[in-house]
Amino acid sequence: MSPSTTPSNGTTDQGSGIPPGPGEAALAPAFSPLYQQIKSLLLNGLRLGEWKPGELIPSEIELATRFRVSQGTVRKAIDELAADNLLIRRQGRGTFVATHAEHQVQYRFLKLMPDKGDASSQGQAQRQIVDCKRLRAPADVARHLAVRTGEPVLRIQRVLHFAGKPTILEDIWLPGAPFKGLTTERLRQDQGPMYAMFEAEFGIRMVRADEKIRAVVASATDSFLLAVAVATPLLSVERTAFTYNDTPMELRRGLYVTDTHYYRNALN
Amino acid sequence: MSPSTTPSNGTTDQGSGIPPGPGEAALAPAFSPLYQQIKSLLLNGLRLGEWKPGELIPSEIELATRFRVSQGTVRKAIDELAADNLLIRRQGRGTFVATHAEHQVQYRFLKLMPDKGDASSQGQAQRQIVDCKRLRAPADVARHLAVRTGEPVLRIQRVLHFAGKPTILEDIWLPGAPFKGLTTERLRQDQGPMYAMFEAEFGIRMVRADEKIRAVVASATDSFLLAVAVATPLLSVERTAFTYNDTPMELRRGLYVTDTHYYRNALN
DNA sequence: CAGTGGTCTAGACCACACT
DNA sequence: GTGTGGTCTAGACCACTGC
Repeated sequence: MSPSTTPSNGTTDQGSGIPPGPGEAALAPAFSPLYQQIKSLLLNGLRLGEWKPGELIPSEIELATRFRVSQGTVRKAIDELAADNLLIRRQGRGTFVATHAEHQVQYRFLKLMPDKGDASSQGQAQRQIVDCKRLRAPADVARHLAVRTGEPVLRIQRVLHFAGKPTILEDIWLPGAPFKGLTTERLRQDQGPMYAMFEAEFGIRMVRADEKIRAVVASATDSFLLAVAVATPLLSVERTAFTYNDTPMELRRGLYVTDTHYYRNALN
Repeated sequence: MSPSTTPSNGTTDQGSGIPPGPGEAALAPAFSPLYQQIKSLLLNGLRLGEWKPGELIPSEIELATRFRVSQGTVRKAIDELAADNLLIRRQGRGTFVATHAEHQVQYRFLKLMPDKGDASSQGQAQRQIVDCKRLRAPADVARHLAVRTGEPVLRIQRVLHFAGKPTILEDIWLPGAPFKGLTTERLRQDQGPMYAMFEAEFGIRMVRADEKIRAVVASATDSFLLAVAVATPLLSVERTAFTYNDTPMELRRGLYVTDTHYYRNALN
């Protein structure tokens, strides 16, 4: 974060004693509320890794003096970032960059719940890596990952077991460049959630995701890997996960067995 | 809304000149922030129908003087209600009670999207009422609707067609008492969304819903009504919809054909 | 024009966590 | 105690809407 950038309103100031300095390029969009500009500045700091996942960001008061705005304005910016799960506020301690690690919430985006009990009752999932290789991006994968067709990508195929029962078959596609150095060995030795490893090893934090869900029937290989009958109905979940700048960083195609689990969704 | 109730903090006042009046029962939970108490009071007004869907609620300034708090406190309460889609703020006009009517958003909770184009491009859905009768609640339905087994309930079965193609088969269960007077005729003559009719005719507004999603295969009757082959994979969507007090008011079991549509979900 | 919500400030005190 | 975020107030001005 460059503290040299002072937010400029573009319009007249609103009672604040901030004379817009000369030569202020509109890094943040002009004519937008001050707190939105602050939000953009904070977002830049997050994106550029000035504050890493799990770290403490400066206090509201410090940010207020740094940006030459009131504490209330900084507060509103942080409030919105916290609402987007990018920051976490802890009364008495400070504001932290959200992280996939530490949290006992094992799977950030997984909405599959067991019919009996809750997510914690079934304990840790078992991971079984089926395959992991580098290859050239097919056209459809390339489109989702915003890379060119034929660019190097990583493809990981794995099965997740809950309570000993194979439940999810996943095909994970990652862009090759940001994940340079990710090997099958690294994957196999890993214990925690994959997204936590992405943060720790590659500095890539997944912030948001879109899912497209369909019903399909199990193919021969699907049914073998998931230990179900051929033509068993499965939930097809195609997820695109994004980093800070709405940059797609992962395409994950999952097949969920839904006889003892269900996909839970809350509508508001 | 009874303006007679003044919110009480329970703890000492925080610089506000509000002397807690005598005989203030803790309608809102004690020891909670003022704005939360205001939120509860507003919620009561919504639940009791003081302001009906689509109507204008009093201005922030009026509510502030009525509740003897500052405008900022009312603002924070309204902000949260607006974030929950219970109120809609319109700059220069006022704050309105959210409604399923007017909005061109035809289906409040339906997340099914066509593969090509967006929701608006496929035009209006065609509704085909298959069946509608009153009967005694089976145990599982009764549990979802928070009524006793055997209580009178309504069951509506219908098919939704998009672009002429049967796509959704729905089984809708409603508690009998609140929906007294709902007939097959009334359903058939209705043009707009069902939830809009619930508001207008019965004063019941759906505020929130939970869905459980699974993959299933079409039964003989399913495949007939949806014009697909037997054993076609279908998305099973079980939705429980709630009114203001987290009171369940509808159980909707849907089967979605997902060869030309998909269920869209955004994860944050 | 008046009235509404939207933004911004300045200052106060409370609740909480760490030392 | 010190420092953090959380709440609350009072007053100012801006932006939008409709008369």
